[in-house]
Amino acid sequence: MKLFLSTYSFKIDKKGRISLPSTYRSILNGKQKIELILFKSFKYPSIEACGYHYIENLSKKIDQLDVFSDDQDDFTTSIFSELNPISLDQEGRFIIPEDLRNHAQIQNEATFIGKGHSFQIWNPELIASRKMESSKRLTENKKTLRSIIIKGNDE
Amino acid sequence: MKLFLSTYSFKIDKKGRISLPSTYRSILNGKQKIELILFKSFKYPSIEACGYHYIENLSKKIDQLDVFSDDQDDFTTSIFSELNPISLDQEGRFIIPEDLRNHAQIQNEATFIGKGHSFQIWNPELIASRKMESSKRLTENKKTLRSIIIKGNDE
DNA sequence: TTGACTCCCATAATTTCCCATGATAACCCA
DNA sequence: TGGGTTATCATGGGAAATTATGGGAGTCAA
Repeated sequence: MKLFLSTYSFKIDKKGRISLPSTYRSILNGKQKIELILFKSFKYPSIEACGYHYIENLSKKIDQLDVFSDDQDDFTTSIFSELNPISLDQEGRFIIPEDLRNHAQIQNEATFIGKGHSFQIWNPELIASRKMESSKRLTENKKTLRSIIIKGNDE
Repeated sequence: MKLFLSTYSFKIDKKGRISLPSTYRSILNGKQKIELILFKSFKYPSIEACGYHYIENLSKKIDQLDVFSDDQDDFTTSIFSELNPISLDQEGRFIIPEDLRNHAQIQNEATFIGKGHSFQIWNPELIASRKMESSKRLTENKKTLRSIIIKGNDE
């Protein structure tokens, strides 16, 4: 199992700690130490999250861009400097940095949304409307959906 | 044997456990650990089910989309977050998450319906009426069916 | 000292492990 | 072919492990 799936909602305690879903933990601790990366979503009031591995891949892709191109510079400036490496305690909990929490408008509770190779952390109420909007768009684009998902999805 | 076939009805015990049909188990455990994925059917009050590798294929297709496109974002948001990874105990039983159980109106018993590369889980009473409806439609569309079967029956 | 964070322990609920049983199905050998 | 033995399966339940959550105490830096 290597993909972040499903949806989980957990509480944030007085100390600001929240549990990472156990299924996500087992994906991340392929090695010994769990390496979690958080950063602000560009598009939504939410937090993007992934393992260190994901960032490494991203980095490789950026390296393939021209070293002196504006794109490369934009990427390195706007992405890497905004990444927050996070450590978990022994119970698998972590603390969401305050600026990220504000960005996502998260207070007492947060919802984890699996997105395959990464996941997002949302205010529970905000993700509900985002999900509706997303599935509506997908329904409207049924042709695209079908061609991608259904075509040749057998072994 | 690689296809999910036939129909099975099993009980759900006090702890909420239900056996996966043994024939389905032997399809899924190509590897060592059986990885089962459940999600709500879009069309019916039932649960769709498939093996993890089925989802891996899906993931590869989505990976081919532009990482920063709206399509990619919609897919990952409304699809991956709705997929429930399920683990089986050593007797081949699993627990159906509560929201899925509610969606399919399943209480003490459930019926497994083979659908080839995937299968469905139904409330026994609901699938009975659904099957009648389905076979009625098939009879009405016999010509179409025949042309499909005869034309492309190349395995 | 204060505040922020980690380590450690505690707990209730849930899930999994492990063992057991009756029923059916598969196998084997005369 | 028949009849008995052995596997496998669905099901049940007690015990152990895991999970999300809460909080006290220690650590470190400002």
